[in-house]
Amino acid sequence: MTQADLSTGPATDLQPGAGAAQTDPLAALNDNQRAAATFGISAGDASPAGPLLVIAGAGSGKTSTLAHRVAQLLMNGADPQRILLMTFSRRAASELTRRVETITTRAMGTGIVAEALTWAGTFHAIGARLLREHAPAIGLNPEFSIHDREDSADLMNLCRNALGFSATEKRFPAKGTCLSIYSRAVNAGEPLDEVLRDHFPWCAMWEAELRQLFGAYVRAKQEQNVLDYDDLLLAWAQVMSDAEFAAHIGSAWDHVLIDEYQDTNRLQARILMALKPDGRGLTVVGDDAQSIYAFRAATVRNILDFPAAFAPPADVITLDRNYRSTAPILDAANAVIGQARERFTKNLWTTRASAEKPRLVTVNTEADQARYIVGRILEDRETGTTLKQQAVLFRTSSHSVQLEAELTRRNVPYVKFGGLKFLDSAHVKDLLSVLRLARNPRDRVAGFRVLQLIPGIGPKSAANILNALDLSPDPAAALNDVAPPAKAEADWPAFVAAMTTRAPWPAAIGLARAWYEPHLTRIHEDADTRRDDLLQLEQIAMGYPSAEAFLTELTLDPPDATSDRSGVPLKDEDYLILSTIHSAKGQEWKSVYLLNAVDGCIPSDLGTGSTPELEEERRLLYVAMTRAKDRLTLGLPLRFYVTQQSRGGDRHVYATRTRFIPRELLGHFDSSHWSPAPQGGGAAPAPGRIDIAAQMRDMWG
DNA sequence: CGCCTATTAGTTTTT
DNA sequence: CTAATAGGCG
Repeated sequence: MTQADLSTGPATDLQPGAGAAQTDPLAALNDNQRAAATFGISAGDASPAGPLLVIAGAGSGKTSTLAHRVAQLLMNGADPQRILLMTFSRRAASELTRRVETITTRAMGTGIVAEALTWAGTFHAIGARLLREHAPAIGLNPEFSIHDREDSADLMNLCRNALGFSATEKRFPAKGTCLSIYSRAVNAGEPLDEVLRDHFPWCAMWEAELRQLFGAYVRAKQEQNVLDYDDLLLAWAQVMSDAEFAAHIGSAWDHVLIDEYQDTNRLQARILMALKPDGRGLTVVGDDAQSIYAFRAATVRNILDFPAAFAPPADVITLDRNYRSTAPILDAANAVIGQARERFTKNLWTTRASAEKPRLVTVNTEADQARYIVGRILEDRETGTTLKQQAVLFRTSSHSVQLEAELTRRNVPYVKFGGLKFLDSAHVKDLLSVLRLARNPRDRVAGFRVLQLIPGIGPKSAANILNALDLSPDPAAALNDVAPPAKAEADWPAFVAAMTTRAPWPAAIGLARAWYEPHLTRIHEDADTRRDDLLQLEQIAMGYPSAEAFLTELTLDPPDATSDRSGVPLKDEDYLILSTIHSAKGQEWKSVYLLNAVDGCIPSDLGTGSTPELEEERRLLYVAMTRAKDRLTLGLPLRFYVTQQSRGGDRHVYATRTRFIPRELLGHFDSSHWSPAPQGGGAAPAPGRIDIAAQMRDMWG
């Protein structure tokens, strides 16, 4: 919405679909945007041209330009079903198709129905779809289930236990760490010893055991007919390494467009190069200054090396005019990113003048920070800035707990993005495991989880039962022959019935919940609220044609918001957005607050180990700052209470301003201190108050 | 032996 | 909040 909001050009004045009087949709674009949108396209001819790289800075109208390019392709005769659009998230994909629809509708009176763009989604979702379609030809069972990160870690743990690594003399890496190591090796295409040396040096002593573990993990996945996230890319890449297959799959699309290319990894680049080896019809868009996913093996080299990967090299178009932020906000953000070690894109510029600098507000504690921010947000709402136009961002999900408490106390509705998900809660995973196990009795992670719900069955009995099933050619039927432990006999028939009853979808989820119900009540104190979640899940399930579609979609595109009330607020309701910086990518708000702009939070104290990690933290701050249109406020609590202490304890540590805003950059900000009025009214202190303490600290940067 | 319950320590970012 | 562990109990 960056540009359309601000442009006063004729295209935006026209009502959508108003008569046959068509306007050139490109009139609303600037020269570079137009060049990118029309690159290689001439009137009535949208046949694939050479490769194109668009370097699109924050707020430069990137999504708009990409949407216009797709629209241009379609309006000049490209077949929507032969266009592949790959985005970073499902949300980005639907936003893009929605915009294409709007543009084509405005330009031609009739839209190209967005559904015709059938190949729009994330790398992982497209991979899953291709693998299912071509499963028989590549020796894959098309009914495979997909494990999310938790499931994958659980399977890794089962292998870890089976190999006896959980009882080693020195502590073996935790399941999540093992999975991260494995995942990096796969996604970056690096050998294990290098991964350990560069990213997990404290695990290097376990190289031989890890190699053995990963072998077992891969075998387990294959035996259980399960793919993890990495497999969706890895198997796809492997299919593409066969020249004949690669040509066959690549020929399905005339145009391939990739968004957020700076956040792709080597495996994804390999897939892309195999899809379009000569680069014809290929467009990639990204911004190296916003690369924030190196922790999951994304590499900025993909975007930097893209032009030279082809002969002749790809054309490069740069969008460096920012339509989003005011000049003072942009100046500050440019100054922050200007301190980066290595940089390839130039500074953004804007014509949006404003006298208001970004604010740097010190407060005594996190609680004060929450009070200050909520107070400001409500004040701004009084003067016409709705809650939805404001957002609070933070580095780490847990940074927002105090703010959430304050919002709840003052009855301000909010929705939080990032962090713990609905799907990560135990009861939801239980129910989904029941569904998964009924469909795929070989899924040990699901089996292990579900079996232990039955009283009297623990890890040992569960493993024994699953082993017995494994030996049978028909695991589902073999359930009848299994002798459960004596203590579990009473509950066993109900379980067998639930697993073997083949109910049509979506009745199946109701049956699964009916079986789970007594266990839910028994296990959880707060069974009632959890039951509401499950009913909600059942509602979501109704919208899918099959259990397979439901489970796949839920794994690849989990609902990513949680709110303070059960159920997401209604569409017309006003609510505040809370989000991790990562989840805020690609979004913008009129007013943005950033929590905890202190060392240890940004950069996270876990992210200061190496220079590349530190540089990524710097880019995170840059991404956060460039989300703001009119107003930006950084909160800076001076004291953090240490968590592990008795209630009311006073142990705390002092924080210092983030190292990414050193003293010489303070001129770009308005610095002030806020503390609550003594009566607790929450009013700001009289203006002009001098903060000697802050000044003294600033002497030392 | 193996299940269950209480206690304690440790918590980034995500397809 | 949840993962790992120790010790009680069937």
